[in-house]
Amino acid sequence: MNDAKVILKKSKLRPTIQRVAIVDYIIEKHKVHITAAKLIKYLKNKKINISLATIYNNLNELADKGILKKFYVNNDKMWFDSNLQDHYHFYDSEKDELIDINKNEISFSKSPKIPTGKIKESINIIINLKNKH
Amino acid sequence: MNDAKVILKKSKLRPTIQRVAIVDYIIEKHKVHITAAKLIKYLKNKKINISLATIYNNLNELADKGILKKFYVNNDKMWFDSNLQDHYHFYDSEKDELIDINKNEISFSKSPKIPTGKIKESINIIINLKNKH
DNA sequence: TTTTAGTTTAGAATGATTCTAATAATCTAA
DNA sequence: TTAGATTATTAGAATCATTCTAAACTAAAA
Repeated sequence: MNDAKVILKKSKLRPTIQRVAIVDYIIEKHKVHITAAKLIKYLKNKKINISLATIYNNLNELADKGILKKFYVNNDKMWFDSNLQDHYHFYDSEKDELIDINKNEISFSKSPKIPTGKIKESINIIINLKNKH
Repeated sequence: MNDAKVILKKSKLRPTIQRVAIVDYIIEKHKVHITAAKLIKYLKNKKINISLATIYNNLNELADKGILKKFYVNNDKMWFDSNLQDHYHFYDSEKDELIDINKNEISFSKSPKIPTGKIKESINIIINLKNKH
């Protein structure tokens, strides 16, 4: 049984052709930033038949199971990240591409007071890049 | 000439009824986080006739002129901010509401190295909140 | 005024994502 | 190993925020 199937089994997701292909991709690329559009393009190239609906269904399921992290960047597009560690991102709008910033590359000497009655759920930091010229 | 008209004149935007109403709102609320949907609801309440297209046209124009700052939060919705100073946000998903974090409430003791050939354009920091319970 | 340039608008178009409900694949229990 | 139950996939429709279009309108300039 290949790694993808093991991962899927652990999450109680049936190892369909489509799911295995997606998880194989995640494993192969190691740490990768995924967009529905980028993923379907890649899979079509590999001659794997899959519909957009299935791409979304599965990326969302994998996020629910904690295998991917889901978030949005400045624009209106959903991103999924296979790097599960706490980290932040550069966003290169030129290439529509994210670059990881490890947690240890940023440190805070002062953090804001959380409003009363609330707790912190997550922190998104995105540093938008443009070309030097 | 009221303040709204002065502001519009400075930006070479004609003081139409709709624009003056929007800028009046921004002035009156002082520092405010604006969404197209929230704004049209407010204006309809005040019996000011305005179409959604005009809301978007004008919010985008005001952002272009530097009177508002435009950005996206985690979901797929556009926000406009009348606080022009460098600052960050808490996002209260319960209320779909932003809360300012002044720049001096956060400080970095370590910042990540910007990728070669690029420069920093802007930094978005959003701290997502959930209810304590 | 009359002209010109800028604005508003309803409704259509767009694009990312989700939903629907029919079909297909996988799993489980005997 | 197979019937029945459960879960997945899919095409295409629906949704929702935003932008576009092109016609009607308004303000400013001449």
